[in-house]
Amino acid sequence: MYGDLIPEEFYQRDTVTVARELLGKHMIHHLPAGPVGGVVVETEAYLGPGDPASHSARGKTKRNAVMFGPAACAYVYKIYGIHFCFNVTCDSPVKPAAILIRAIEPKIGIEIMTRLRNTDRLTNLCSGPGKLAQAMDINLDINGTSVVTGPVRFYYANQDPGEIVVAKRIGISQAEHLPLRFYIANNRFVSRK
DNA sequence: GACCAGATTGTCT
DNA sequence: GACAATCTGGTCA
Repeated sequence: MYGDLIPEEFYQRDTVTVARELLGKHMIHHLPAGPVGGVVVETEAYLGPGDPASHSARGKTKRNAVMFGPAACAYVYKIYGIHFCFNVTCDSPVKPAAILIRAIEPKIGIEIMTRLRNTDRLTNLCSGPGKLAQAMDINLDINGTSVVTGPVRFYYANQDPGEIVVAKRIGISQAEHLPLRFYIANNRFVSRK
């Protein structure tokens, strides 16, 4: 169903490049009950200093410490007290940058994910950062783990992701005009057009 | 120790 | 389209 594990070097490149190339790859969370995951169809890049929307823009703190660590690590945080957002660090140790995984196309362990999300509608399963985290059972335990050797990993796909669209980021109040959001054109699992 | 803001989602109108 | 839900970490005293 999916290809080889993506090596650490993949994440050590420019943030925008990694965010763009992550599209079409497989994201898998290896749960005790079985693997869950699917194809990445939407990402957003969060740069370091110079990008006011990024958590790392105002220096290192306990919460964003993962972003200042090595590349290829999971950065998870809770938002609005309700939802989790899953990011992958990259470009490190040069810059404290990360990529937000906003949506995936469900492929693997769909029964498990529908149970966690309490819905049967595939298009509503992982079409947003909070939904994706809930469907894949992602929480603060994942924070700081490697996406190469940890429970959540990324794999090469055997198929062409198709046309990629560049757009403005969603749900932020600063620097919202920057074209740092990427998604696969005409894919119904993308959170929003 | 108090106060505040937030990379969202589901529900109601 | 508007709004509430609900908690973690940052900031300031």
